[in-house]
Amino acid sequence: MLCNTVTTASVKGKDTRTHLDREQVLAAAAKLVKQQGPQSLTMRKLAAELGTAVTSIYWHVGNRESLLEALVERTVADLGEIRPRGTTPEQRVASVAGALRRQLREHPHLVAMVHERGLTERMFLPAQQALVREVHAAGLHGSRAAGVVRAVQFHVVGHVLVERQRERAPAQRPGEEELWGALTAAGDPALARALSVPADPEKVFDTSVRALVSGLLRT
Amino acid sequence: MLCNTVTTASVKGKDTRTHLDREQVLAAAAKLVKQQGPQSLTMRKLAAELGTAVTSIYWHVGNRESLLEALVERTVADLGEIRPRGTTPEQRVASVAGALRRQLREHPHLVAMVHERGLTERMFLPAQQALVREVHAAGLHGSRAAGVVRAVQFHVVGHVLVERQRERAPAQRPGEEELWGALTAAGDPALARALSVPADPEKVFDTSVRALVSGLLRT
DNA sequence: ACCTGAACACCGTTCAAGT
DNA sequence: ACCTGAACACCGTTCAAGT
Repeated sequence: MLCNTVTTASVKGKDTRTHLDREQVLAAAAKLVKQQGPQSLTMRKLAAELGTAVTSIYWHVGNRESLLEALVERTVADLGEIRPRGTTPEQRVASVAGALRRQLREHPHLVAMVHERGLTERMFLPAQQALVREVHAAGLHGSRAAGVVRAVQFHVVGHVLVERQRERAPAQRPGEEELWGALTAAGDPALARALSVPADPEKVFDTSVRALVSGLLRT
Repeated sequence: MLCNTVTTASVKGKDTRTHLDREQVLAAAAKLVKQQGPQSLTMRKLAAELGTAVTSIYWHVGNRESLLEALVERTVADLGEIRPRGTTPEQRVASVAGALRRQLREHPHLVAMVHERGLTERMFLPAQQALVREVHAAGLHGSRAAGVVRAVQFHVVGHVLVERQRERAPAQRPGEEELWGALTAAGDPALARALSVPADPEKVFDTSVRALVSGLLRT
């Protein structure tokens, strides 16, 4: 399958016309995927970017799918640690949620790619372990603690997926303004005003995580 | 763009070789998309299914994108109402969340398709209105009420997205069992056991919605 | 008004042939 | 060991030509 020959050409030469390198292929692919998502990665575009024939790429990475797989595995391995902050258990659990969200947002397409390739559990293990420590500190154990860990994980991942969709989505029609005219607001103009402006994901995340965690940790 | 000529050929004839119909195209496309998702819909497969030339489809629906758009708009328009159940505000809000989840789960690819085409606000309006009523009944108003509505909506949509990913994902490697051996469990074997078995999305949804709503509605 | 096949510009992938 | 172009089976889409 994969020849893992790491040659000595560590300098990613453009001028120095050295041999094509598995490393170079991965780097160029990572650049394309990080910006535009995996479906924007075509072997032909990648070859053009690298200045080689399309088929050379196949020699180094096998095929498109194993290229993406290598990319995903490397990214997951390079994810930083998660350090809880704050004093109360609520604060510390919420800070783990926030850190996880930030991690995922740095790699907008990673969650889906990881899932499709079956690496989800490995990816979330560090966050889960951090959560377990804090939930233990809050006095919860056993299956109840497990339930809390999973609820937080689902919530964060779900929120990030929604956020990402919002960012990629075009302008909504009809916009929220038209939909939430005074008519639909049931005599609450302040609410109508609030709902007629696009949601601020940051705020939604804060309020929902705070509410979720306090609801979960209450005995 | 779109000729909305609804002919009299309402019988979806296979034996009766009547003219091809915009309606037939939409129906066949809906079938393919509902099962396998939009990326499985190719014009050539669709033509084969309908027994016509590929290019005939273009006459009726313009192109692939407007076909998908028509599909999405129809599905959104056909979504049922949302009726809250229960007595306490917490129960009623949670029941709206549950109903919304059920709606979305019936159309596994709808959320993403709706988003890509800018119909999100319209799609969620009924659920939002139901939520507003219940949140009002719980004594919350103005921007705080709006925050609650949005937190619930984000949470449900996010959960459904995560659920859908889990279903489509292959077997995870390494599995949860290996990861959550006694080693990583920090002296809590019951928790390790709970986390080493795949998550039950139904349960996660229940506990997280309950916690979220109670956290949100507390004054 | 509706259908058709040929043609074009894209894909991923294989393979025999080069050095 | 590494690179190459030709070829294959797929895409969506356009268009001139049919009835």
